[in-house]
Amino acid sequence: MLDPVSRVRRFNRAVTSAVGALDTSFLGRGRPLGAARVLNAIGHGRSEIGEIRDYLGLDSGLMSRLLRSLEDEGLIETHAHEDDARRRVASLTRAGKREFAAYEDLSNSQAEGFLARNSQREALLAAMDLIASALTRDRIALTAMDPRSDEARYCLAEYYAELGRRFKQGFDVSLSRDPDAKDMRRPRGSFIVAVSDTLPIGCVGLKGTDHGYAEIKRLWVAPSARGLGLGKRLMDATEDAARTLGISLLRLDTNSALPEAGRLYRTTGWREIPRFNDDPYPDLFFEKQIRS
Amino acid sequence: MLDPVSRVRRFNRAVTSAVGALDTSFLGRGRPLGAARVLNAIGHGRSEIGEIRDYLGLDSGLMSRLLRSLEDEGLIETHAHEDDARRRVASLTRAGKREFAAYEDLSNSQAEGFLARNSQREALLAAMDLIASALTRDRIALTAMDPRSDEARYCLAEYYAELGRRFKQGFDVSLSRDPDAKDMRRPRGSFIVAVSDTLPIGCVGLKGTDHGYAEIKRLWVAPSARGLGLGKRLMDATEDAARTLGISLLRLDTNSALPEAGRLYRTTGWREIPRFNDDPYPDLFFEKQIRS
DNA sequence: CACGATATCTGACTAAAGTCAGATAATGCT
DNA sequence: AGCATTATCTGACTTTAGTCAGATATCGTG
Repeated sequence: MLDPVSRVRRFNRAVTSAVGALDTSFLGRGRPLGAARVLNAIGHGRSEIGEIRDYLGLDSGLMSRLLRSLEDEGLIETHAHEDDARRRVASLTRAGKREFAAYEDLSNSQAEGFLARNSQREALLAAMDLIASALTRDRIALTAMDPRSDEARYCLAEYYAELGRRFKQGFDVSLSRDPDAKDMRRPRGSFIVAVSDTLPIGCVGLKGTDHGYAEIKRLWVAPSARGLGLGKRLMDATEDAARTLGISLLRLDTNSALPEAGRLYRTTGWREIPRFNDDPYPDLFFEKQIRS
Repeated sequence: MLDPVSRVRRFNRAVTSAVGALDTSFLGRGRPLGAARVLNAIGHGRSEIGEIRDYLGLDSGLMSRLLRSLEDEGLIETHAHEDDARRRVASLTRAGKREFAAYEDLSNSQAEGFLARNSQREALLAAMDLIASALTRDRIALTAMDPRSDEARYCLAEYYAELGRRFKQGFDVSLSRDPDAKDMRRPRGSFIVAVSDTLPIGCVGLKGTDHGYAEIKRLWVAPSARGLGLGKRLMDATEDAARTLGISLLRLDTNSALPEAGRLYRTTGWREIPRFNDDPYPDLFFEKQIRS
């Protein structure tokens, strides 16, 4: 009863019945689950029909019929895609928006109810983040984004907060050489965010300089996503970005209070070098030559 | 993207698709999901078909047909219940046992695969326990059991381990007044175990004495089940058991290193009293008069 | 502009799940 | 023994989901 496999299976059973309950509550709006799922996918911003079909794993015939039934209900409209008239895009009508909002309310109040019924709110949320990240590890998307996007700023705020906790002396961004956002955007650099489902769970910046190398900055992986190899994936993606930008030498600085970072660098071809800047926080410096 | 409700909903989405994948793997044995579920319910020891019907939420007509199809496949046999010939009980044939074992293998290897793919094994398991307990909180069963049953001994081992961690001086059972199992069985006392699904997640003992009172011992709630009010439920159940046994005065001892326990006692009608034994570990003593 | 590829739709199916009104048989209670 | 109750089964449905072979329209490329 206490072996790991039994524990996983107990979790599966608990969650299966919870999911069933959620599905059932969705049926309360008098529409089959298939149609409700399509409506919700559209409400969540998936407009292209092919995309929805892939996302929900539906046959094209079935998809077409579900769209038709939503159209007949007056909840959606479809138009030809503006660049490619073979493709269709769907959008919610006014009534569709109301109906979508009703589903959102159902989901939200189910989630709120779950949180309200339990007192270990933060522990539960952390556990949910962890499991969700583990389950969706194959679907983590790495995307180059503006370092001033919401997603990037969320990651950076979490990153700074963590440095504050892990450095004995705390961490004050203003004392560090805060990279100019411009240096982490094309064509000088890049900023990559890892998003699982909708939650940003990691980031890394590639900062262009005028000294013949680019720097890797702000590598962060959310606690709930550690152990998934995400740090490595982010670094690999950054190296690819650097190659694309024609950069062949990379440098980075880090701190020995972050041993997992040091370990990652040492095992992925980085070479320790002497201090190359006067930032007060780092005490370890690395360099890597990348071949295009 | 970081508000609690979104995090719960992200978890729901992650888990919904994982559950779907598990269901799909069950289809691989060439049998519709409904029949597979019934077969598995029988394999897991649910023999009465009314019970299975409730558990799976099936209509009686549908249930009947699923049983018939499993019978036709030669996987189960049904007999009249020995006390009530209206009811039927189902059991697996030899072939049914083989088929059930194949489903078990599928579930187990799915669970093992999940664990193997992820490196944060212990953290994941703890998170799963926590969430499973929160989801099944309404289905936690309190059952009086022999204190030497597997379930009870599992709880006690966890309890002692936790005391060892939380007491500055550690904890050695042999130094404590280890209650005789006989004193925690009817008619002198009771031992109650809380089981969620199949996992024991809490216990409490009621130990009869010859001094005109009974003692409450070994109150333990698994870390993953804290915040669900389980301690209170266990204490209430013990008071009920005491009433049934004709006991009207209860005592207990505890330690100030376990503040949540002290808080529970103080808020549920217990009154602090002077030390009434010479056990080396406790430093707080309580008493409660219960009315029948 | 011809032609293969692509995206969606339609029609004609099947399978699975679920519903519901009786039928049948056993039981508990008076 | 009579009768309401309970547990299960059967027959006759409907709904939902899913499959598959074409039909239709558009696109990209030579």
